[in-house]
Amino acid sequence: MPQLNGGGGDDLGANDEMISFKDEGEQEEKISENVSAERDLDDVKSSLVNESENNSSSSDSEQAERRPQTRPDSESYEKTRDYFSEALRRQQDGGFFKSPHYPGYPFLMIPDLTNPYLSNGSLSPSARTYLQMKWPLLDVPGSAALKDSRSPTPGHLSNKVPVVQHAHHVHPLTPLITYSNEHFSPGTPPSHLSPEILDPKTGIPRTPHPSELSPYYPLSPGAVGSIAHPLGWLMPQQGQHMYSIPPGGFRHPYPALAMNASMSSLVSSRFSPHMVTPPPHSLHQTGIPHPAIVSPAIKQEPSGDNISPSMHARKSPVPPKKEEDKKPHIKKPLNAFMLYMKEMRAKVVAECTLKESAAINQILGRRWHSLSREEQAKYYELARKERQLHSQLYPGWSARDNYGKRKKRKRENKPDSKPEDFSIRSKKQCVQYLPSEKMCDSPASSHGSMLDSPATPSAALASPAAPAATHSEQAQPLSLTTKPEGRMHHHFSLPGKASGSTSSSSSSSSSSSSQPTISIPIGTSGSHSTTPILTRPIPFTSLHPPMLSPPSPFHQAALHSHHALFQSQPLSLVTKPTE
DNA sequence: TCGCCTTTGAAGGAT
DNA sequence: ATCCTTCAAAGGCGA
Repeated sequence: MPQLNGGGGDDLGANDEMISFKDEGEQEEKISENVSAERDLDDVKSSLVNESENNSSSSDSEQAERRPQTRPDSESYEKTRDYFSEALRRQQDGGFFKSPHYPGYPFLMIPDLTNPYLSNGSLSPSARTYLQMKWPLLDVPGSAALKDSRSPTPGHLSNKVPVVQHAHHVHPLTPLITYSNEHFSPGTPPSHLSPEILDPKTGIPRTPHPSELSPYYPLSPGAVGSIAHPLGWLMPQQGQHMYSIPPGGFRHPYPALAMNASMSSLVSSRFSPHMVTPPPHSLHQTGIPHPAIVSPAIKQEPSGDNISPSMHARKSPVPPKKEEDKKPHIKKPLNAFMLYMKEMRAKVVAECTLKESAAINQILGRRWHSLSREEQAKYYELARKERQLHSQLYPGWSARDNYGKRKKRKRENKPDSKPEDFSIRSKKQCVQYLPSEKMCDSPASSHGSMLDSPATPSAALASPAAPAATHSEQAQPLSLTTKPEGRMHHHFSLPGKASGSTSSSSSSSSSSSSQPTISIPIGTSGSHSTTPILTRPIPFTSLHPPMLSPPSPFHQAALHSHHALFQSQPLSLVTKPTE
């Protein structure tokens, strides 16, 4: 069943489209690289401003324009891929990054860190592994470390959903980011302390499989610090950072401490650079605080600061009652977009003069949509891993726990806001944050990305293989829409389910009312900001349950059909009648 | 000093 | 099953 087409994403019949997507994605990178942004910026500006106007037409032209540009990037793209394959190859060779061809990415193993906040010892150790994206990604030689090494699909990945690695089109992250629950088993205590590993869920101690341990030893300290980041391409910027890791940290004999790609990815984003060059003891002895943990006292500044709290906590042998009182703030795991934002923000900021996050975020949002499915899939995958890890680290944690912790994030007006408001707001909001001068979104943005994406990350995942948004989709430029109303969520109503979120009352408001430039955010995942409702013939949901694995051929196939359908059936835009 | 703004996605309560 | 709300990051800005 897996190999329906054997071509992975290519088989979906959207090859050309896929290519274009790639180009787009590349282009963006390129943009960042070659700050030939001048032109890009102009394009973007105009595109952003006029997008809505030129919805349909622009897309084509845009593509046409862009294509030439992007071409050159195909090379880089290939390179990135090469990086991956290279990394993979090494891992598979057992060489395990012996030769650091990519100095930029140090090999990282996470030392034994205990999570001070988890009174329940069962989880603690793994918390340490929750590191940030900026950190080098390290992948544990997948199979080796795993209990089920024989299994083609790492059992640990199985979030119920088997990971299917396409023979020919292996998701880049899949192999690299295998993280195993085993490895990061919350219950994995230092071996010297306890030979047993606690089952994250059951809490029942188990004896670590030898294979779980050994794989990490091979890592030579010398190699550390000069290992290519397997996901470097994923982190254009951060990837460049080199983190010198205290040898001691790597010598740590605990498999659970080894950082695999997924972890690193996860890790990378939430740890501040400070963490990168921490004194050895900080890593090894005090442990790495889970980035998601934020001391209540410390507002929630992730950078650097969050380190201390946890570290302190860790130091105190007994995280006693205080912990309870202080109840650490465990942050939500970052979603795909957030991960993307973290990575790209700096880039965008560099390209533009914009500093305001709101504006940057708008751009990022657009870029996000312009990403190829593959690229998005990477982030979805990372996000999935992060969630997975997070859940392992904090089994009892619920997103609800954080409710109300954030200073009144909601503005009251939302509920209060009346339809009338919408118009006003929307007008004002449009482009508000994208001053003409600063608009620097990538022109490429207009392409649709994943219609289904968020709703079905799976879709996104599947996406690589999945048919790119069809022409119609692609053609629809994303608009910098304005959120009609405060935080009204506008969603496409997909027959199946779109992302968890969904259309809302507001949609009507915007559509009908006043959005000066209403563009159809087709392909936007579950975007909140769009007005028009897109109805699709196909229930994505049926295709993808919450995905946990990289695009499986199955999904691909499904998508394929979906794709076909799409092509034949243009999207129908339906504006939800306002109430 | 604090919350808003803005983005997408996920989670979970409410309907 | 769907809808709705909140939060995650981030940093300038306004009150």
